[in-house]
Amino acid sequence: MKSLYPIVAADVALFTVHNDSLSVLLVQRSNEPQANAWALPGALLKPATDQSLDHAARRALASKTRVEIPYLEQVSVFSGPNRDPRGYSLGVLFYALLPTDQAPAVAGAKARDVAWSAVSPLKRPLAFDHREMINLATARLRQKVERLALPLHLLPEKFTLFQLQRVCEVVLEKRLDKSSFRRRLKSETSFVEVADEFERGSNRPAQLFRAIPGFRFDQETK
Amino acid sequence: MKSLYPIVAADVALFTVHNDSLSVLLVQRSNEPQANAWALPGALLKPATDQSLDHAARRALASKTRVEIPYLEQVSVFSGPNRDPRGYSLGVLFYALLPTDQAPAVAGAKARDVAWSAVSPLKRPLAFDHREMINLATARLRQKVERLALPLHLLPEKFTLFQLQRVCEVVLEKRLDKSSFRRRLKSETSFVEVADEFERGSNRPAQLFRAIPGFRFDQETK
DNA sequence: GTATCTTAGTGGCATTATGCCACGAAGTAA
DNA sequence: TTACTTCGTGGCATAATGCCACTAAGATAC
Repeated sequence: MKSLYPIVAADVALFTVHNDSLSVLLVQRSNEPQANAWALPGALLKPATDQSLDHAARRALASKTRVEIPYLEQVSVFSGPNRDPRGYSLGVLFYALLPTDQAPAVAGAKARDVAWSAVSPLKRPLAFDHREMINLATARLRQKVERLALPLHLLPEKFTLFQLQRVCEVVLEKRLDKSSFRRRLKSETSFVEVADEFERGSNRPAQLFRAIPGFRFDQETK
Repeated sequence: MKSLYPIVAADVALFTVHNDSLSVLLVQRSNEPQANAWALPGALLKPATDQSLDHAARRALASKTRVEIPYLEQVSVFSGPNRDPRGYSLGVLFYALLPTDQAPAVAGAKARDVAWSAVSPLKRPLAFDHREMINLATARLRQKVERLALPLHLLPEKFTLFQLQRVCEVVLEKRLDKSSFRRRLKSETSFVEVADEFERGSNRPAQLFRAIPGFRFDQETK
């Protein structure tokens, strides 16, 4: 006998850029259904304590990662009677972004049940409809990157323009022109600023930049 | 004592263009809570019969309109313990588009509890967080229109290029250049085609066009 | 130290897209 | 026929973009 009430869960596609490829965090399920299968981190909504679905999404991440809560945005809801064998279910999909330099801390050699997996091609088989979820989240991410500045959330606090460009290229899976890219950045006022520091170590030192504090990409601005 | 399970509803912002302004369909609530207040048409999810949330959204529209099911797309989920006095609730927001020529059939003089209301400015006070919902749905709609072709869903099967331009202008609330607009359309292959018919009645007859069959905007293409 | 290599950063130029405006085309109304 | 309205197209100035070359500044090899 199935419940009259749907199961409600928040599932999160946490992205980062890892070895020049866009990667998503997967966890290996320890409980039924689909024990041992890989899936997106998720959490059931607890009305008693979750202020909103965002909170459930952050809980899902907090239990698997120990890092600062990253950029988080809702993508879509998946629903239906057959997504989950436990009954009618709603899966609210979020995507989140983690700076590259924090990626190793999340899924290292220690935890066997958490792993970064490249998005294209996505090799691992996945539980439920999570493959579809990842595809949708990736598409949404690409859109945003195409249009703007969001990849700042995938970079450390200070970064070079080349790193920024690289991340854009990796996400969009196409090469960008250095000159054009920088022109666009310069015309976009209030977005990045110079950090009065240089990245040394390779050949010519590269100017470091940072996101202008207070700049928000959360809103669907346009 | 509130339920441990959240209430799940689908709410729909049905848009059309009416007297050269973007309008949304509102219904006057007949039941508590907020009886008599105006709100978006909505329906509680019925797991027993709704294949998915889309179905609930279509039900919500079907009960208020008698027209062909229009374009429908999910926008976002609103959640929290205080949105609805009945308890913790999820409101899954959709937006839908109705061709201009069908607008009068939906909300005419007959039904007193259904009305088209201009979006900006939105004068009527609204129940729950529905004003916020409408703002978000409008923003999303504008984005799509800005980027492309979606307004075809707001037009009759056959239409003139000027009608198409008008609808874009109304949605975006800014004037477009006739020449530039047509150039863009021409460069966008596989999108509209001539209909071998003319709109007569005013002065010079205008060429009628139609959407190329099979063209879908549903997907987040880019 | 000098030559060479690598990566950072800038500037020029051709191509393309866009905004702006005017003009011809094809009807209606007196 | 004349005036007027709307449709449709073309020209041009400006802005955005792709492409490529060149200089700047450090690392490395000898």
